[in-house]
Amino acid sequence: MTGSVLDDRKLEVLRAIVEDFVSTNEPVGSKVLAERHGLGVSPATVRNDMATLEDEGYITHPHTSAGRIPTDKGYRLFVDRLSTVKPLSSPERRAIQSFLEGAVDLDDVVHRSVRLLSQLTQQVAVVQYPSLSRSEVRHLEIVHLAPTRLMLVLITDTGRVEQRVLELPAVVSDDDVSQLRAVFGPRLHGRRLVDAPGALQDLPDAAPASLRPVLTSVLSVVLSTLVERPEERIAIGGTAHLTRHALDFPQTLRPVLEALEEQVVLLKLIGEVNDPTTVHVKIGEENSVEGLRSTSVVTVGYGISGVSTVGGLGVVGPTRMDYAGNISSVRAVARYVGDLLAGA
Amino acid sequence: MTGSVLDDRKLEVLRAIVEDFVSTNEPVGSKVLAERHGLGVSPATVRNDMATLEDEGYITHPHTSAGRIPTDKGYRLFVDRLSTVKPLSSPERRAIQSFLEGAVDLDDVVHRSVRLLSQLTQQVAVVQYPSLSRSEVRHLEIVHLAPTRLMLVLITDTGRVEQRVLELPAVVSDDDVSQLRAVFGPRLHGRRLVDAPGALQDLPDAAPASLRPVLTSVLSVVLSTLVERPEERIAIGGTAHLTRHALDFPQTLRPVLEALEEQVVLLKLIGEVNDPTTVHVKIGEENSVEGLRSTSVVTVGYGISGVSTVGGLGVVGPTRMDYAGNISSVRAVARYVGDLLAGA
DNA sequence: CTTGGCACTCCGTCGAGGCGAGTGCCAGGA
DNA sequence: TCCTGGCACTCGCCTCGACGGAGTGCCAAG
Repeated sequence: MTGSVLDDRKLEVLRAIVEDFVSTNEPVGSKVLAERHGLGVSPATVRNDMATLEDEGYITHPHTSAGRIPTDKGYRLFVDRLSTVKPLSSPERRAIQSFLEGAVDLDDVVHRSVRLLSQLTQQVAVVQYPSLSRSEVRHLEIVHLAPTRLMLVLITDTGRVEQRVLELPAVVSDDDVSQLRAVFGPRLHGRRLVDAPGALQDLPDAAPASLRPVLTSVLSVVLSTLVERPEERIAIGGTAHLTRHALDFPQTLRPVLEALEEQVVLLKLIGEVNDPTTVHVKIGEENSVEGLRSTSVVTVGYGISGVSTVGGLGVVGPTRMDYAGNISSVRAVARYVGDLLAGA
Repeated sequence: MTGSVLDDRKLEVLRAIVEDFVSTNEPVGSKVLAERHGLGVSPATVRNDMATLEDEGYITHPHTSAGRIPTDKGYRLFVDRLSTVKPLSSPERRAIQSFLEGAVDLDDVVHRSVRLLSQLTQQVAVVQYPSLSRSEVRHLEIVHLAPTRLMLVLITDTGRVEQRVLELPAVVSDDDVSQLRAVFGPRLHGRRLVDAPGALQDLPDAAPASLRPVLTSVLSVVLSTLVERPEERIAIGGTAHLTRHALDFPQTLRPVLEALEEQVVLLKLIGEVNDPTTVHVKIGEENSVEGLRSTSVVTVGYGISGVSTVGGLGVVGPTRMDYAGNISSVRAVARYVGDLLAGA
């Protein structure tokens, strides 16, 4: 009937092992397994199943006379096929919503999200700021600081405000600056920064000749500093939770802390998704980041009204984590953050 | 000759104990002490001195048959009277300077400082952004985003750029905004934000009557959001170093990590200085922050050209730390950061 | 005040032994 | 073919006692 070596009961055994081990942090043996999880079979039968599961690489045991623990592969199967969604309670949902809605600006939204996520999951939380390049321009202000110095202030629909000061090769007048505003503004408004090059490419031709030198100069700065090098930021919190799981980390938690301090690593972590709308789980050795091979990472993209993705967020914890719960929390927070940004 | 119970040799013994224990992390006994540090006396004599030091509370021993370790009080005496300045080598100084000078903007300066400090000291480093309220205003730009919405962009002499969006009760014209710029600009330019209330208090009277309603409204927002609630930021780095000293922390390093995640706590830590120009050291129980009672904190203020203090920075580590070295590093980095901001 | 001697304390380690949890295998039964 | 009870076996963990060593405190002599 099965075709596979893993029939339904063996899968059930695997699920029981994962759930037990996650909650107790102790290798689980055949006896308690048969008793506590209404499997309806004897410990001996469970043992046979466990032997198969071990042959297939889903579980292992630390030493001969200890119970079994899941391997990365076992967790993988569990996450893909066995874990049932654990919906948040409605008080929880309300709490999330009201906590996030108290935020006064973007920084506050991000910080609250990190805090919230780390408290919900009891893990390390990571939240990326809305990506500059994938947000839409709501307003671009050009401020004339000094004869040869301009400041660009960019405001996006996600609430990010970014500024760059730039030095010009020649003196410009206030009048020039007004004209600059007039030509840049309409072309960028409502556009995403990644689309800016296309929207701006005809600018030098369309503009009055007198403005052309300063315009090309500003244009090149805009493209190079705002478009090519958009500053991607990350907030992190709840590292203290790592210490509670100290036993779960083979040597020390040092490499983990080190990895978490690297912005680049975190961005890689969060950006590494093919389909940003679903929750992604990287388990143990699946992680491309060296220092996080002993952890699992749960990430998801968030975006405005569910269509475009402007950032990502997630949690990092021991492979022995409550996947169902964390996936729910991550997904829920992502949705609320997305909604919040859309309404802002 | 002494008057005090602590003659010179006893102090020398204390110094030797501190230095030995800091470098080896093992309780130090009378024998190695007498041998390795040219004290010129026998172990028995050293033992008598140690007994005195213990009576006075400067050292203690974990158990009967172990060597001595310094108490917080012992470290305090060491720091105040015994530690000799350990000047940085000139290659070190050059390295610091060139590393910091590579910074492209204020964020970069702060992040590089944190990195640098944590690498130099091998401890957790904390750097406060230049305080908004104590920096001088270089430029205040008022941007007319929408009929009833303005954005204030504040640029300080320390390179900080801060913006606030504010909603007005009534519609304002572009012309009104120009006038606002004209009245605010001159009054704030070159002033510190703490001095702003004084500089602005005669504004309503001095301004043309037509502008008065909107002006008072803007004024109150400026004062309340920029002056009373200046956002104070902090950067932190090198938490991974804590794990190396894991043995130094009584229970776990959890409370330490927790404390370090609290911005408020860190600000308190750094702000808690009477005289900001000298390096301050808080040892163990001296710390007012609960979670940091097992650590020592070395802080100093930094400022423009040495006159005004605009922020603070420091390191957090186990009480068993290289005080001399860390004090030097902290002081050096603070000076370079100050110089850099002054020149920016 | 310093010094050598000496008894004492107490930690850390090491090995032996007992306990218990858990396994693997086998033979019998549905 | 699959499940089940029984049973011998393995191996980690805990305890206990012995031992060695580091370091102290005290004392009497210089």
